[in-house]
Amino acid sequence: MGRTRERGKHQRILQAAVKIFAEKGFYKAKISEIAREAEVADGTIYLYFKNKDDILIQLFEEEMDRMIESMRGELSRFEEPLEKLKAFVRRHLGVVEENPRLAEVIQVELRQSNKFVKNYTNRKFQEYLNLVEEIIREGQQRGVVRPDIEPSIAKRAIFGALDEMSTFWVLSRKRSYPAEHVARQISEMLIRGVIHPGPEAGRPRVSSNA
Amino acid sequence: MGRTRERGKHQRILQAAVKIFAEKGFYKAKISEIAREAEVADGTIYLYFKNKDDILIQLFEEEMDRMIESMRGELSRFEEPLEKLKAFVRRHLGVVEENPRLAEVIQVELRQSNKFVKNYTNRKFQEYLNLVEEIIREGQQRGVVRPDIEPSIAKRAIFGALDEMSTFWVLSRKRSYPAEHVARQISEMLIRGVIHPGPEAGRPRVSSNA
Amino acid sequence: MGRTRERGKHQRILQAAVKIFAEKGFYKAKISEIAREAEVADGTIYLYFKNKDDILIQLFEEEMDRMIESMRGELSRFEEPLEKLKAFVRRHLGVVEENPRLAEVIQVELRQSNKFVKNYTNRKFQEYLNLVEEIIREGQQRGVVRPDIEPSIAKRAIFGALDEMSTFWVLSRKRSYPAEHVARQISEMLIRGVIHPGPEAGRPRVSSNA
Amino acid sequence: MGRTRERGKHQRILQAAVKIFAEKGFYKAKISEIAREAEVADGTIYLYFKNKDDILIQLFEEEMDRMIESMRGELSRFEEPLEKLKAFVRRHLGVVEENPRLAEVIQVELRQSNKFVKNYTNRKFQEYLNLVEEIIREGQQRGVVRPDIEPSIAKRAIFGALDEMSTFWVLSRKRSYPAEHVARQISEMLIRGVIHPGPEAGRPRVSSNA
DNA sequence: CATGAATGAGCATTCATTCAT
DNA sequence: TATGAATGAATGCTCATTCAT
Repeated sequence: MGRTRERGKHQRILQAAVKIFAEKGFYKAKISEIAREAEVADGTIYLYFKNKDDILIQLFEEEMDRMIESMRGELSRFEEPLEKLKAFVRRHLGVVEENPRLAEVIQVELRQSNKFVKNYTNRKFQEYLNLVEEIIREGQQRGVVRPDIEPSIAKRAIFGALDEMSTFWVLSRKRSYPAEHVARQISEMLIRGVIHPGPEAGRPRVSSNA
Repeated sequence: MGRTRERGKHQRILQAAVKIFAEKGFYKAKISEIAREAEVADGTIYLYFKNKDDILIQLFEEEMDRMIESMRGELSRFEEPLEKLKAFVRRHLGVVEENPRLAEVIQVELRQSNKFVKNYTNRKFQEYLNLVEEIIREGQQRGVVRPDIEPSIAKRAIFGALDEMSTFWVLSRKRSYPAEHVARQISEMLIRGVIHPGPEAGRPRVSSNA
Repeated sequence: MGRTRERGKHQRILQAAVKIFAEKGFYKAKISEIAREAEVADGTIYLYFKNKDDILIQLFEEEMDRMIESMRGELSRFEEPLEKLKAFVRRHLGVVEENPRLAEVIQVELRQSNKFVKNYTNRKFQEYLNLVEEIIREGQQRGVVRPDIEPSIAKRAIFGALDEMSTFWVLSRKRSYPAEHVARQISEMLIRGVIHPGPEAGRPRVSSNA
Repeated sequence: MGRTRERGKHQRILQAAVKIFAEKGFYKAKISEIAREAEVADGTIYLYFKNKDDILIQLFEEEMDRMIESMRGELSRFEEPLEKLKAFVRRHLGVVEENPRLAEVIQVELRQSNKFVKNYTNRKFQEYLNLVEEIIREGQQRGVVRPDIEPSIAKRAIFGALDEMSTFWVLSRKRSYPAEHVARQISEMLIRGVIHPGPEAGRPRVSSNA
């Protein structure tokens, strides 16, 4: 009855929650359903989670941690800020494509977090957003991003564009275009919107595969 | 007990619903609270709305109709597609700024619509989005928008950028930047991302106040 | 659906509660059982009572009010403090005999009130007890009750003697002796314990039917 | 892991139970709390007690045994029935004063025993009460207690008087009067209520310190 | 049309008890 | 003996909806 079993149960419950939340939405999801899906007793859930809200919170925090870490790894592969931005877009949409249910829960359900969990300030989400902000700032320092762009506005605009696309995918459950194509389109738009029209003629320097 | 009075009740209930939904969220909002706010009896609500879901639906549809109409009027003032795009951004953010509670309900609560109202396909929202799609297409026809941009992707990216900004405003309840400033920033980014780098030198033709 | 009906439901619920509480005890009594007994829906109970505790409280307060009023009426029929004391004993035991279930709830369940209803100080019960205290004081003023008796101790001793007898009846459900006989016995004991052995020879003046 | 240790656990659990039952009441007391207080595992409790009810029963029986034995010892020190009665009163109130939590559990919680433990007839309590009955009978045989007093009624009246006083102490947690003073007052009242007003002048022979 | 008292299905959470270790 | 993780039955209370007036 040791640590290993606990971890296993904790994870099984979270996975079950993702599935049920994605199917029914947070409010219509029943604890007993999650329990059944996780193959544990109802009461067992309360050994690992304070209450129903807590399941959603923990779910979000764990997944965001994973996402942030994975994204950091990806971004570190690139030197150029604009390449980083492309990578961010590609990766974000890639994750959504591979894990649509998780994406759904995070997008749709967590919008409600401010409502049902008073005082839950969404640090993980901020952290994720700030990855974009940093890219923009770095781009400005290097002179490849227009200096008149407000990074804190840009990060939201960029994230919003990606997220809306994801929402569409997730809710419509039809992928009109492959993720890669969408990623390229959005990268182009966003990068063009952001690049610095320097005195040199060379722009658009956005690499041809972007 | 004539037409006006009846209409009045319908409206009063919708207004009350906006307030309560914005405060508590759809699921935590109680019909009795809405009734009290609207100064009608609980049962009266069911003379005007099929059920609780229907309040949200009607609310959304009426407001979107209003929004679409008003947006159409605004857009008709401009000839140039890129000016229209700027106008769209300006107006959208302006409405959110003026009517944050309504914006909150529409953004946050309606994301759940697919969940709780099976088979509710969001035509009004599509219609609104298509205003952007039309602008993009028109821009492509006139050669001011890059032809390789997928209008159905662009409309979502553009709307997403705006909506994320609104969500931030609405949930954080602090307006770090005035709407106008944000509108200008986002317009710039989006338009630059979309304009056609034609052979003529004239670009960026984005007018200086954009 | 007017006032009358409401009163009726309120009363029906209280009567049902007396029955169920007496049968099962407060904690084992289920709201749904009380509702069934009262022939109302579960939810209806919450239109009249804040929660389960509140049923017990209201039950107690209403019955004590009735008891206090009825006892006041009875006591006013007598002039002599010792006669009043006898009347108190007779009436108390009489009520218990006539209404054993109610007596059971009040005795057994209300002992727990201090536990489960924080800050519920039992004013009604105090008021009832004070009827005895007043009799004792009056007796002392008139010189028929020994002056060295502490009225606030005597009231508890007297009430305790009666209450233990009631508890016995109530819990054993067998009436080894008729109430009247017990009342006479207890009256005698209590009154003899309390009367003033004045210089006049005439005592015990306890009337022969006591 | 010998006998002593085992006994120790049994005792530790009972002591913990007294504490928790007194604080929360039987129904609100949790096994896990008792276990924590006793510094044993939850499951361990079930090695010593059949179930939660059984803890209360065993608690009651052990304590009543102790009380009865101790009371027998005390009573044997006196020859005179009326002195025995005074001793009973004194000792009973003394125990309550010294061990209020235990008194609370026994008084308040055990009233419910008939409810929650079907078929639990309270032999120990009967035995304790019968100590009083014997005193009364003996007094009647010796001619110091009025012969028209029903011993089985008197025992309850006397116990009731003591118990109500205890309940008051225990629930109010304030000791308006010291136990000794109360004991003297109650002894006087009860004894006067019970003594035989024989033809010989010498009574009330209640000794002056009573 | 309007009311609001009444309904009763629905559900998160608790906690006594078990049992594999 | 001792443990404590796991169980799952049990229930107070809420609130959308109805319908007699």
